[in-house]
Amino acid sequence: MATFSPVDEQLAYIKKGSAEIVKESELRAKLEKSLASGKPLRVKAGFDPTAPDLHLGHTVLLRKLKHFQDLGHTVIFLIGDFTGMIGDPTGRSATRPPLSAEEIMRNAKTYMAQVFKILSQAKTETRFNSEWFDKMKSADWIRLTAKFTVSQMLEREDFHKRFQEEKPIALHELLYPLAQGYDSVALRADVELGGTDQKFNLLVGREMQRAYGQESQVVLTTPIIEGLDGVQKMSKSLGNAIGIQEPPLEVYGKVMSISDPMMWRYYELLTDVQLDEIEKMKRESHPMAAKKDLARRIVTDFHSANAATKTAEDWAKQFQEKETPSSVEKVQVSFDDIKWSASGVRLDRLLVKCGFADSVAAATRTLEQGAVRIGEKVERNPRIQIEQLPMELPIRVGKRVKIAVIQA
RNA sequence: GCACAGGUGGGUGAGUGGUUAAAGCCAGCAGACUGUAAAUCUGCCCCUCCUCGGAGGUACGAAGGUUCGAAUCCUUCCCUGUGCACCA
Repeated sequence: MATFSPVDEQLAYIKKGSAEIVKESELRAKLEKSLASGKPLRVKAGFDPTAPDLHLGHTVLLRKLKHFQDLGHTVIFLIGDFTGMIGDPTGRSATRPPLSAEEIMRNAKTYMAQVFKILSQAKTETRFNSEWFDKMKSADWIRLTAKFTVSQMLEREDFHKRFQEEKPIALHELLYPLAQGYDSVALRADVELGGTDQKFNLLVGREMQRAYGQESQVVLTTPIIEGLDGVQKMSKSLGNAIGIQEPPLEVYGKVMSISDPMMWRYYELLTDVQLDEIEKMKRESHPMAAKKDLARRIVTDFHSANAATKTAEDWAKQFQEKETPSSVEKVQVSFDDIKWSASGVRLDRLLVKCGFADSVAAATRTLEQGAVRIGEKVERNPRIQIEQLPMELPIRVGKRVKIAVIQA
């Protein structure tokens, strides 16, 4: 039988860094009951198997789940393989195309590999919601949909807005919140976590459980962290995300590029630094030093302390001393692809090959603007001479650096 | 099914026969300034080809048509939304 910390202590730990708890009094009651019975709470969080690359935005929630694990409760990592076929419309103007079963499984696997960088796998119950939805008959669906009304559904801001704006809402999209709510019934969840954008769906879970004669789950939302631009929520498709699988130098550099005010928010949501300590840093530390520290912490989380130290050095080399760091990415390029003459190379094509430009036309523009540096020298000409093959060419475009390895 | 309103570049949104690769804004990229921060200023922001100065090709839901010339006019189709469809 597990032993738990006193309820007040647990509550404090849980509340830190969460956006909202519905309802706190119920959570307290559940914690008390669990303490008395020695039975851990069942804490559920659902994931769409659509984005196999986790980024820091996801880790805000995962860190909170981990806190529940630390307290001895059971975390249920629910993969919405069934609901993934519906596609949650949250935050999307268009309905998402459904995924195939194979894609979903593949995504789920990469998902788990990343999630367990934060969560303890041994303490996590991993489930798939196809487990119960595959068994549901048409009649069961009718019973399920009968438990919710159209006007309840339209309370969801996203539906409401689209309805008002006379934008399409596909009927199946309405099923998503219901299905997610039913997950809580099937799992007998005590608590469900989600981002604040999930609030509606999470609350449906409370309704559903009540409708099926269960005690309603407590809903805990975590803040949505803003991306590198500091304005929009972090999301891979917006291109403002820091992926936890990205190379250390990439992660470090991205953290360094966030604005000063954002840095404090990242400290709050992505590190275990206490609030009073953060306040102290705000007053006493140089912003750049504090940011470097933050970058180091985050790299350490997903790589290692050693990697973080090395990355800090590389970063300084690359950006503060304008040198080429040791761990820079090397791109293999065949001479035939970029050949201009016997000893000449088409730089514009090379830039495309290295991923610096989306098209030759774009590469040409980049060159014209003086953004391209070969070694130390700004190069504007799209044709350059090289000595012999193979050769390594350090190329810098704006803040990005890569080494092109030209093969004969 | 009928009627009406719409469908423009990553997003928003102008443009209703002729310098229109298509205004403005946002996002993005680059340069200057910096702490690769913020703010600010400047340039870029469909693709391909080359002798780098140009040349060509695509693009305004789709396909046809009218015209010297169409995102703009006509026809058909597709898509979205709204109304009507009980009282009759």
